[in-house]
Amino acid sequence: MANPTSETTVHTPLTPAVFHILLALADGPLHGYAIMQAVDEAAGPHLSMGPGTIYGSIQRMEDSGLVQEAGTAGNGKRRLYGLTRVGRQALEMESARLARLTDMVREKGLAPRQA
Amino acid sequence: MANPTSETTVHTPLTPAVFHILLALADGPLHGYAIMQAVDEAAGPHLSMGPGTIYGSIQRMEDSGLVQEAGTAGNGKRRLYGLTRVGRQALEMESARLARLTDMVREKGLAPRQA
DNA sequence: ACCATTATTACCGTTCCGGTAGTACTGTAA
DNA sequence: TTACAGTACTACCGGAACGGTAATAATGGT
Repeated sequence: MANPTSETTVHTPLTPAVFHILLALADGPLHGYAIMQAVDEAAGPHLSMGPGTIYGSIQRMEDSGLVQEAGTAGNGKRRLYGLTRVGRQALEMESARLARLTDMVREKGLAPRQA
Repeated sequence: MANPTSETTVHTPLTPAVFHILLALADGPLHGYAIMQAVDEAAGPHLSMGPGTIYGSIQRMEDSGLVQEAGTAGNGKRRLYGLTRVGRQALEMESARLARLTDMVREKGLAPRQA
């Protein structure tokens, strides 16, 4: 049951899929396929998100107010999605949370190690 | 019993539960209940992990070689779990991955924002 | 004796992910 | 022109992970 006005409480932690989609949209609206490519490049070998993950996640994110349609392109088949204010906030807050976690790891005397 | 030559590929990204458990064990072995408390304190209001999540995750982590039993305490009922070498590596690699992500967010011109 | 805390096990619904398969349209090179 | 690769999305489904609750049992204080 979606809140019609504005969902202000976004439950962190975000799932990796949601985080990467928000990150991909930070530069401006994209359509699904472009998101898939952007995520693939940004995430590298860590994550491979097929259409099922992408479009499923986008749908959930639209339902929860993190993204919204920002017009169409081409023949109207390609729907563009952009960040909402809440989506941008969620990305910023999640980023801060992740930064705190990496700090905690460093404080435990563990050096970040590359794959 | 863990085979030392067996599969040691740990699939990143780690789930929040797994990450927090690894983090809690970085100082030394703990038993389930102590892990629950340590995670609760470290994660703050972001995450609340009940026994279902904790013990289920520990079991999966033992199966995948991230943690191992490190003796018992009390009357033998409390089983201590400690990081394996692989578990420590996983924490370090995941931490590095998270650091890269927060860097990417900063490069997009988004300031980390506190909840 | 009673209750709170410690500590674990068991169960179960929901969500999310990840893969595959299928549709359709477009550009382009043989 | 047709064949093929790439673009773009829809639909479906299984399985892992999560999150909550309840049950069990031992311990320790008042």
